[in-house]
This record gives sequence, C-alpha cells and structure tokens, in this order.
Amino acid sequence: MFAGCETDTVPVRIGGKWTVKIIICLKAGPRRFSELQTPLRGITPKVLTESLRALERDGFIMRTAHAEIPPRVEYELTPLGRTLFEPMAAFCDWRRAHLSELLDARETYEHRVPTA
Amino acid sequence: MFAGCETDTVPVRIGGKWTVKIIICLKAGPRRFSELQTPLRGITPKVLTESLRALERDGFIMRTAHAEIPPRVEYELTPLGRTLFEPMAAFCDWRRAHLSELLDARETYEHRVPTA
DNA sequence: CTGTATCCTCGCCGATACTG
DNA sequence: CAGTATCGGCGAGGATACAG
Repeated sequence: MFAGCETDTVPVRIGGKWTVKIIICLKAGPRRFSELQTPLRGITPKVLTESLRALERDGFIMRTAHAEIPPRVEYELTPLGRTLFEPMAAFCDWRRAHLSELLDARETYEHRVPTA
Repeated sequence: MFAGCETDTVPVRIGGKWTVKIIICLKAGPRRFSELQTPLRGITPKVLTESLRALERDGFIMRTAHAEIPPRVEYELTPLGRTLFEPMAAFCDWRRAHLSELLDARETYEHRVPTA
C-alpha cells in the first residue's frame, strides 16, 4: 500500500503479504523467530526473514540477538512501529463498517448483465 | 494492502500500483478514460482497464457508457468508494507525522555496523 | 533455533499493435 | 475514444535443502 498523498516521492510500503500480520503478532510483546512462524502458518523462513528485515529497515521493529546456546532472537515493535496501529485501526473500522457492502458489490458484479 | 483485523477471510485489496491514485483522481468528480490516462502518466490502457474493472467490481467506482459517436465513458466514485478517503486520510496523516523518522531509520540502517 | 542458499512459479505490470 | 489482443519482463513469494 502506498500512502501517496500529494507528493509521491518516497513511497512507504506496508503492503507486503505478511507485514501487517507480523505487526499484529508483535502487538502483545516481543516474539521469537519461531514464535512468529507458528501463528503465521505457511510462511517460510526465507520470507519471514525478508519481511522482518524490511520492517527493521524502516524502524518499525527491533531485532535483539541473545548470545546463548541455543540462539535466541527476539523481535519487538519500536515506538515508531506502534504508531502504525492508529492508521491501521482506521482501516479495520472501515472494514467492519463496509465489508458487507463490498461483498454485495462483488456478488452483484458477478451476476451483472454485460450491459445492453 | 490487507485490512486483516482479526478475521482474515475475504481480503480487501486496495494495494495495486494504481488503485489509490485512480481514486484520488476521481475525488473531484467524474473522469473519462483518457482524462485518467493523462494524470497517470505512464499507465497503459490495458492496465488502466484492469484497475478500473477491479475498482468497479468492488463497488468503489461506477462506469457509465454514453451511446454517442465518438464513444464517451465516464468513471466516478460511488458513495462506498468515497468512504475510502477516511482511512486513507489516516495514513496520510501518519505519513506527515512520521515520515522523517522513517527516513532516519533507513539512513541509520544503511550505515549500521553488522552487529558484533 | 535461526536463519541462508537455490531454484522455481505465478501474477502484476508494461510495450506494442490492433479494433469497434 | 475507449478499449482488446498478445507477448514478455521482473520481482515477490514459495519449496526445499542446508548451515552456524
């Protein structure tokens, strides 16, 4: 998703397939790599790593590697990352309010008469 | 972008490359096919058609074909489509408030020491 | 446990040409 | 004017195997 207001320079991407879900998973507190893999059923380690790196790069999450055996790495939202919940909530509210209209529209579109 | 709150069923996609821009172009009122091509410099007719169809399918825009020669087709936002501006504004606000932090984070990430 | 390394698929997007 | 038809690139995402 591009938050392209007027100026389009510097697109802000939170539109990956997994990014939003990861952020939600981290809302309750720090999570380990494997603790993220479990709720995100189906994500491969490669893709999870890529997604986490992207979020880290944008300053939304922080990675902490503990020097232990076996290794333990924890990811947690930064204060900046937590600010994302506000606009995200706006979309959730929208979804709640208008999802049924959207579904109706799709249903109607399927059964439409191709216009005479 | 997936507005996936708790339930993930029925993803709502407004994350195409052009969808948001098209919606913004239609904010001021109905526009013709060619009137959309101009501000969206670079979009090909094929992709514009695909994007418009997707928006129409979800009930965000309405297509009106006038039986004239030469043909005239107008696209305009539906009331449902206009409701999208509220959550979109939330992201624009976020962008204004936090873009510099995000840019700083990226800068820092580039110059990071790969952790000892 | 926390990742990398390869390879591959699939769908978005684009270029170009053509049609009613 | 408003599209459709066809071909092709490219990159996100996934499967699988392996490493520190």
